Amino acid sequence: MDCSEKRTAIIQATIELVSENGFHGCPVAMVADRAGVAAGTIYRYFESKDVLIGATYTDLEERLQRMVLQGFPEQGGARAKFAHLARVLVTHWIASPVEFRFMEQFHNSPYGAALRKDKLFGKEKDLCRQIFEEALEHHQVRELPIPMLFALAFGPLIFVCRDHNLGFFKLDEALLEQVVDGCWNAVQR
Amino acid sequence: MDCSEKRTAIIQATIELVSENGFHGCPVAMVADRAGVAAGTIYRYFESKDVLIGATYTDLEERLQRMVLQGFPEQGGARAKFAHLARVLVTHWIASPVEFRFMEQFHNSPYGAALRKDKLFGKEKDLCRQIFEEALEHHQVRELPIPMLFALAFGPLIFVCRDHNLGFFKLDEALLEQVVDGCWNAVQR
DNA sequence: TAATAAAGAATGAACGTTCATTCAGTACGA
DNA sequence: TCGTACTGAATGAACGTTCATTCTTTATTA
Repeated sequence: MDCSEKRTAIIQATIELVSENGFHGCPVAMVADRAGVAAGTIYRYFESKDVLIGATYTDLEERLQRMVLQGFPEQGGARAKFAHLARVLVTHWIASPVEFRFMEQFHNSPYGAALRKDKLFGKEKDLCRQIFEEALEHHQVRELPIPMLFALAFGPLIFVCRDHNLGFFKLDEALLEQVVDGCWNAVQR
Repeated sequence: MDCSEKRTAIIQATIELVSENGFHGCPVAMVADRAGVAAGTIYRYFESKDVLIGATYTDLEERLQRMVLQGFPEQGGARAKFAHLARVLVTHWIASPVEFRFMEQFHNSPYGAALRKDKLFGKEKDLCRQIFEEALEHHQVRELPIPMLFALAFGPLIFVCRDHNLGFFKLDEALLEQVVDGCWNAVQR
């Protein structure tokens, strides 16, 4: 087995266990077990459990980034860009409830706030932020602080994914379009 | 010291510690310390740590319930009811970031899902649910599953409170009205 | 090519720590 | 003196992490 195969297995096990039982319900020993390696082996790939968790998140985020950029409407308006982003996110999170739950847990942990702050105010221009800055310039959305536009536009998406994954309703194409539409109505000028 | 005074102190300490450090960062010993009682005493009031956490949540929810009912526009339309609810919730969560963080942590734990399911589908008619059922009847909102209306209308509120409490922006009267307005636009027919 | 040595990866038992919970003992009012 | 409320040290289970050892692969020599 290749080196990176083991790394991948460990990360996958982490995603699954965290999503099933939360951070507290995924002891290193259990991760090792599910990944098919010994406990000690994990420390050959990751300095500590914290580092493992962080690396797992980064892995997922990069995958998402790549998916979003595929077919991204560079030439379209802010609304088209938001709709694309929303569709990709929701579709993926519904296809991979396990990844969704991991990311949710992560965002709701001490790591989460720091990361969000960076996304909102950091130097590197985040894709989501660009969309709303463009929309603000063209007076397409209410004049509100960027984080507030985020809340109005993305807040519901997270909830919708969660409730779908919990089986509270079944999200289909039509419903998704309604949600995206509703989200945009919330920020629209 | 009265019996219930001790109980109150324990619950208050739990709220503070969970909100500061999350569930994992509030050992019983620390709760006891902050509440000014011995560790063992906690077990005279609560069967286990889990029960303590649950009771703390119930306490907070009851307080909220009471605040919401005060000045509730029984006679008003769905929109007025939603606006009242939203204002009370946001105002309170901004005044008590500690309580807000506790509830957030709670909802994002194993307890959370069960509780939400009960609110959405349980026998006892939840206040939020009533509002949307009324609005659906009068064709004031899009024809979507109730949980989806929840997501669109309440999702952003949570995010706004969180970001305000993190200092990402300062929510004032005017901004709050904009948010409430935006949320309603999202569900509006 | 076969035999041997060296390097690197992987193992899992063991360690020290932390935590929820218990319980023998204390304080105090009736 | 009995009963109740409280205390905090003791307990044992669970956890993250370490490390002496074993296994696997690669390099070297004859």
